[in-house]
Amino acid sequence: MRLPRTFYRRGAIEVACGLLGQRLVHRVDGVRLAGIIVETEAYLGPLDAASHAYRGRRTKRTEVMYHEGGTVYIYLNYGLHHMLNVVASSIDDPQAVLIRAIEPTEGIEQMQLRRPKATLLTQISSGPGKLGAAFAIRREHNGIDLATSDLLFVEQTSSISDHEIVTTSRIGIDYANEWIDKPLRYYVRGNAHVSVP
DNA sequence: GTGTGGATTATCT
DNA sequence: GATAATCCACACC
Repeated sequence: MRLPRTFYRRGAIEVACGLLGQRLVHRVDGVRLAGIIVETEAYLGPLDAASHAYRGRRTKRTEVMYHEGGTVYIYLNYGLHHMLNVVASSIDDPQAVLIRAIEPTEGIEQMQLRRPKATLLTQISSGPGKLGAAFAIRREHNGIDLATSDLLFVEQTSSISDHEIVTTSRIGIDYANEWIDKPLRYYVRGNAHVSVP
């Protein structure tokens, strides 16, 4: 069963924790690529110095962050990596969740073709850039609605209980001043597909 | 119109 | 630990 709109219409922290353990599915060329989300980060919007929507910044790039919860926000990082984000909350409240790592479950052979450098299963999608490559995420997916799309969506599996969630500060946001150390990164305890345990 | 730098990864020492 | 790869949105003129 697909996660409903109401799942996404919550704060980024709840959506980030709630996405752990759920299954991301991308249909590409008739093949189903899927895996369990095991690492996320919450970006809280205008007040969050690490967020692209900091101070209410609204540009061509950040526009979809202001859309309905469940919208996909893709951006290109370092000129090479497609980062997959899920918009949280509702219209005009630009909160988002970065999907940082996934444990592959379906279409693994297809993923390996897209990740030739990965020799271990745990290297295929253990990081936001790796995941973008393995799941064939591209900028054209920007703006897709996870709550209605048949190409890209999240299926409900069992939830991860709170004591299995590890909370740390976010990665790669050294510019974010007092927001650097906020505990907004979440991952499944003991999971081998997490980017930085 | 131009210059800058990043929510990263892989490979090198 | 250091560095290259590689792009375009953004800021500023």
